[in-house]
Amino acid sequence: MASTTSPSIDTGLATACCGPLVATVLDEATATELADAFKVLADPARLRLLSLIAAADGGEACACDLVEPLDRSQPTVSHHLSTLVEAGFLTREKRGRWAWYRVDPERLGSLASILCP
Amino acid sequence: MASTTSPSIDTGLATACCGPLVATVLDEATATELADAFKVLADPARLRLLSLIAAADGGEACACDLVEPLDRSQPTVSHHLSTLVEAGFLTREKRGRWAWYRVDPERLGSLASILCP
DNA sequence: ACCACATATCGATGTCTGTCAATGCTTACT
DNA sequence: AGTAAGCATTGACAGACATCGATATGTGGT
Repeated sequence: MASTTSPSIDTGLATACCGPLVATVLDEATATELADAFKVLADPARLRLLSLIAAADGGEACACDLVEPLDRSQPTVSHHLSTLVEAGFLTREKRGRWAWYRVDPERLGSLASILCP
Repeated sequence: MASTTSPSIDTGLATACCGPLVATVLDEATATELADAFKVLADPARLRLLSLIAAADGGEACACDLVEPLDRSQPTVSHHLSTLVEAGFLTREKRGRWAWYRVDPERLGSLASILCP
């Protein structure tokens, strides 16, 4: 019981399109995956990082420019950035001794489509 | 610094429409509000409750019918339901000795619009 | 009035996580 | 080579939270 449509969900989000949360009954495994994704967004520091990077010039930002506006220690910022990258919300590109981050809009969109009616 | 547009945000979500996360830089207070909302969704039990209720006949479900499919104790289910109600994702209506719950689609939509590009 | 049932609340507990200081690693510059 | 800068990793700790058993509250039936 539980699974209605959705043939196979890898990340549980990529193939989903508009309303699986309200259209079908989530099984425990899928719900856990989804919850893990929301858990990454459930932190003010990480939300502000996404916001800072998305609003940055060229859509990308250097880690060195994120520590001060976030008002947290450098290790903490680095930790949050790694969390966001691992969850697929950010991509990291190392250029020289700097690390540049970009937001993955598709990843955000896939999560948004889960909630929309 | 930080606040760009957004004159006043009560719930931090209601007035928002499509992409404030990527369009403006969130200040710490707004980010905390948003994070709190995501925190409520960042739990498999609560996601499944939303799913179960939304998929239920008539769009509403009795608490008594949610304990078993959720595979958690009655106090735990009650606690999660209260959390969802307090966060605005569910509405509770007590009829006799039963409590009936409904999903608030607007609340979900407002959160979704935050993520969409 | 009493009893059975549905739900909410309380107290306790184990686990998870956000944070920082200290340290390590890599890259560029001289 | 040596040095400095940017970033990641480690270890530690405090606070938050999901969960449960026990109990309280409230409602309907007999």
